[in-house]
Amino acid sequence: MLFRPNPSSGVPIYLQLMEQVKYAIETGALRPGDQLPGIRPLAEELVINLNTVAKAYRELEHEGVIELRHGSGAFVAKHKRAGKPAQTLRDAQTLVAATVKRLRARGLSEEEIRRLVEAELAGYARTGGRHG
Amino acid sequence: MLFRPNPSSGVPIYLQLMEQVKYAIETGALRPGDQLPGIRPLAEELVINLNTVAKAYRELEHEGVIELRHGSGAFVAKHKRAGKPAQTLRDAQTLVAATVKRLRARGLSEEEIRRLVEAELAGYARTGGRHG
DNA sequence: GCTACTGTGATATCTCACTATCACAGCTGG
DNA sequence: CCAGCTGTGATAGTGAGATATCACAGTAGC
Repeated sequence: MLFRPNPSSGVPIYLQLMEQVKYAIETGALRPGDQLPGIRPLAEELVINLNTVAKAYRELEHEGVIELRHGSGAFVAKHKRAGKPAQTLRDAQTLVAATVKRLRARGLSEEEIRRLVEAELAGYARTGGRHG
Repeated sequence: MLFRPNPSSGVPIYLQLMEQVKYAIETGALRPGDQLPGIRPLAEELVINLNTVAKAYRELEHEGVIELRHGSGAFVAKHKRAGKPAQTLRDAQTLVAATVKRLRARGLSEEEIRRLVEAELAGYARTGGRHG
């Protein structure tokens, strides 16, 4: 269990935290009923403010991803997760891992990789049709 | 030549614009000496403020990516670009395009794809060792 | 009940991204 | 020269994200 939001990525820290928690749950690293780190300890570990973690947790609860029990802590919700099966996510993770590895082997930086993905998601590269 | 920053992605618009310009240059869509859209026309087309485009251009010039000629316009710098050869970027683009296509075929949303990539870049998935 | 943990709530302050306007300055073509 | 394009600069206001601090409230264990 290790969360690592990147303060200089432009994306708000609390959003990154939310996504990382979701990611951990979807890939099975966190299972329904599991307890999440406390707000204060986590904030200290990540060297960010207590309020920022609290905001992320609150939003996650609002989305039904986790459950907050006052006085006890934060726990992964027991939602049936009608979404993708865990295996799909794991397959996707493997695929992405392989691609990123190959990109890195070609010497591409994180920023360049991000840019490529963003461009592709934006439907950018489609102008060329077959991309070279 | 079409730039499309996403105002609701969390990433600052001017940063997205910068990256898209860089991307266009690195992939060859924009070549050294080419003129970029004027600040005002582009701002109007993207429905964003003039200052936002100006900031992106200014930063790009500061990075040596483009050249601003007062009264004439913005042009792609003639930098020798000691970085990656265009072919490397094009190969990478093809690879990313294929991966994204496969992920989409599996039903993954843009957000999920982004999360997977970010997690991988963060060195996240390595806990599992070989990713499945 | 006290203590130590948990989450909750409110306030004030700072910074940054974005917007809206205004004015100024360099280039180009009639 | 002048009109119309270009980039430049300054100002002010709004909103969001993050911080620092404070106080309050529920839970568990002694």
